[in-house]
Amino acid sequence: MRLTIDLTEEKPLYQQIRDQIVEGIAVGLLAEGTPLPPTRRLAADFGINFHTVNKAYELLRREGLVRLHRKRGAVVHVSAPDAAAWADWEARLRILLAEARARGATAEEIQERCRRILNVLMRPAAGEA
Amino acid sequence: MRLTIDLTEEKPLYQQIRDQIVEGIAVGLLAEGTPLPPTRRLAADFGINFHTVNKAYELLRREGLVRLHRKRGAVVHVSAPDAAAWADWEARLRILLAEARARGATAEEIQERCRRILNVLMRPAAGEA
DNA sequence: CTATTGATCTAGTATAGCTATATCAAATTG
DNA sequence: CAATTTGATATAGCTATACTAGATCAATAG
Repeated sequence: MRLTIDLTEEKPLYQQIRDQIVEGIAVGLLAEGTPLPPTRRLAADFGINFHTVNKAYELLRREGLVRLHRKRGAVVHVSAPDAAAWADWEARLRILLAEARARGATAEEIQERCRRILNVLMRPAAGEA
Repeated sequence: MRLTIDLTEEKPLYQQIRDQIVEGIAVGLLAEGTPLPPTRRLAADFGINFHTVNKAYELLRREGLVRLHRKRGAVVHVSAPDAAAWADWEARLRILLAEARARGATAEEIQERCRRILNVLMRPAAGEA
């Protein structure tokens, strides 16, 4: 799977990396057990410090999406969200949806956009890894 | 409308203020034309610096949700999002939905949660201002 | 005119993000 | 066992962001 970073983005580099891996898992490009590149190699590819990649991996570990081993490296390992994780997620979703509502979008229009995005995320993405 | 801040939150204070006002507009507690408290007064109520409230208001102005006048103060004024704003919003939504998908939630389950939150946001909240 | 309110400027502190270097520890591999 | 790979951890320095503090300016409602 192809990973990229954008130094001009306001979004932190470790967050960009984390987000792309999350999307990769969501669409199935990164299946359970798939190894991620070693932090040093990915950092070298990006031309950034390996601590930054480390931070992204550590974040993914805390979120329950990867397992980290010495020598074996980082491996995709999904664990279902607990109640607290769901509550946190819904709080963030609530703010995002409120933003659209506040600016005049109808509930139907918002739901349609959610549906379209989920459709894309559900598309089987085999052979693109 | 009741506004609060939490100093122990990781979320920046100006962002907490902004998010609550966005939600207030979304649910209809803050209708078009409603004046927001003066920055100095709100800051005093919170026990924080008025520059922080100023930052929240300025953010809301940039987002097209309030108009700022001297002496008249900040007033709710909604403007519809343009294409760029929608694209930005969808990008953020995409990451959030991907997060849930990555951790095993089905598209139906995710849509149901979106629907439930929108339901709450649509509930007319008259008389609670 | 006066008082209120946002706009702007300077400045100081604390924290976050990123980099750089170095070392440690586990575990795979030969 | 020994060597190598890989994440884990520690220190330090730099820049940007978040927040505070105090002062001043400018529009404008009354």
